Amino acid sequence: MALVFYNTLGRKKEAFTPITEGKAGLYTCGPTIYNYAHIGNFRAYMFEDLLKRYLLFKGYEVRHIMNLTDVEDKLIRTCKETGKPLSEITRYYADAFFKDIKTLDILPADVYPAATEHIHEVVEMIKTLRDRGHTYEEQGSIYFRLSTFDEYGALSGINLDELQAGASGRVQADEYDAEEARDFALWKAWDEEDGDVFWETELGKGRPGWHIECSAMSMKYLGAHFDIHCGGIDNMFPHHENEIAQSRCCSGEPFVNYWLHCAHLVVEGKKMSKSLGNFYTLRDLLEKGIEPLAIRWVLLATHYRQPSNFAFDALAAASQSLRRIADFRLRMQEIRGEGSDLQKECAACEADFVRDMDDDLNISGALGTVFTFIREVNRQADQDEVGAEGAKNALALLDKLNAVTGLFAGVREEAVPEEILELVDARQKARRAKDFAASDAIRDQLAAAGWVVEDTPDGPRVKKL
RNA sequence: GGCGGCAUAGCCAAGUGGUAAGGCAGAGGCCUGCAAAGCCUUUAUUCCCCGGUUCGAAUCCGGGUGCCGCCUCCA
Repeated sequence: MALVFYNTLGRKKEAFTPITEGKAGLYTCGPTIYNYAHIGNFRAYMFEDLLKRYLLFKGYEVRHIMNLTDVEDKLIRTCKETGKPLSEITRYYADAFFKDIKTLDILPADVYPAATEHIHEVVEMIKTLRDRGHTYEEQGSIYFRLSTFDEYGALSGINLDELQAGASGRVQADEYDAEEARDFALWKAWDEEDGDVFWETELGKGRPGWHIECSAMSMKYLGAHFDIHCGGIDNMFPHHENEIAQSRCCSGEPFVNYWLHCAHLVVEGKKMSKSLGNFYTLRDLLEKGIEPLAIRWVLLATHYRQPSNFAFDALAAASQSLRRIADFRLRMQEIRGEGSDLQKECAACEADFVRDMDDDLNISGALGTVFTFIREVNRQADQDEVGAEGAKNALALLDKLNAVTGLFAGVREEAVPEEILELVDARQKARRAKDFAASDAIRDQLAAAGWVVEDTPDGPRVKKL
């Protein structure tokens, strides 16, 4: 059984073979910290989290680098608009980003290099590219000359001759100083718009272009040649294509072996946009009372190359699914005595889970195997066939697979308040006295207080609603 | 204009040539004092539409339709 990834470079599934046995170098394009990240951004980070967790599950030693873009046009605009220094804005939104990924239980990267802390590396890289004849200078800015790199377009499949400059409408082609609109900036000369955002370097007064930071920082932390590079599909062109050009021309070595891109997310079937009112940051959703784990579920549960529909119905369904898993865990914790050890069922579930995940991280299939397992074990438990050992094994399996999904931990057991326990006792007394009107009234009272009582053969079980 | 992706039940979503996973919601049943939880049954003769290839197609090919993405700094 081999782990297989769909490599954008080549557009086909390939067995994952790391450069160094047992290790995986992973670079994921991080946020531009000029605003709160939105759920579309988090879909990408969630996919990368799943990838990383699965690599760890498979026993790889993962070195994960995620950059923080902390100098860039939008940031400079924000500085101007707010009158605040760049560092104040980026520090604020970097903090918000770290808080958000913690809320979503996304494992932190090993290093979060920021562009502004790697100006030296960027400058050195540009100098190398210049020495090797890949650049030209125009009005103080330095551009990469694409015509010096034959392989350009291999990742995205784009044919440069057919590109329509400025077709996206975002930028006027004639605003570019580059000789050809397709050439991109490595170093941008300072102009008045930049205010006090600049660095005095051997290349002159200015700031780095966007693409170069990823090349410079991935090289510093992972080496010139590493295993996996991820990002959203929109980064494929031009960002990743440009990274390849810079890195290959600078080092002369291969760059990245596996390129993985995740598809976009739509909200309620529509493109997320502020004008449609369906643009959500994580905190927007939390304010609506949606639990973080349900958000994690919805962001994770669709295969990463599939467009994902972020729907409120799906969030509700995810909450129910989480509750089902939590109830199952609770039930397993209560099982005592002799019975099946569930060895066979656990082994089958894990094998199926791994089979699906090995196939380019088929998380939907993998989740399905876990539910199939839960149903089977519940069925056996209904027959009183599961022993304490089996229950323990089932919980251990969920814990093991939870390392991959982060969805199976169950709810934290909350201490039940004294007054709730007293009500439960009173209800039991009423039930024993067959005073069901009274016991049902107490049950309603408990429900109003946010607690559910379930009668089991071993007595009442109280759960937070 | 160029390039790419997607379309599977009420909703979310697997499945890429062998006869439609799973979750949520709904219906019926078992259990229960009644519930809840759980289990069982049920819910797509069919996978956007029209052709074609094949013994066999949701899967491959051709043509439509719809949605989405990229085309110089958006995950």
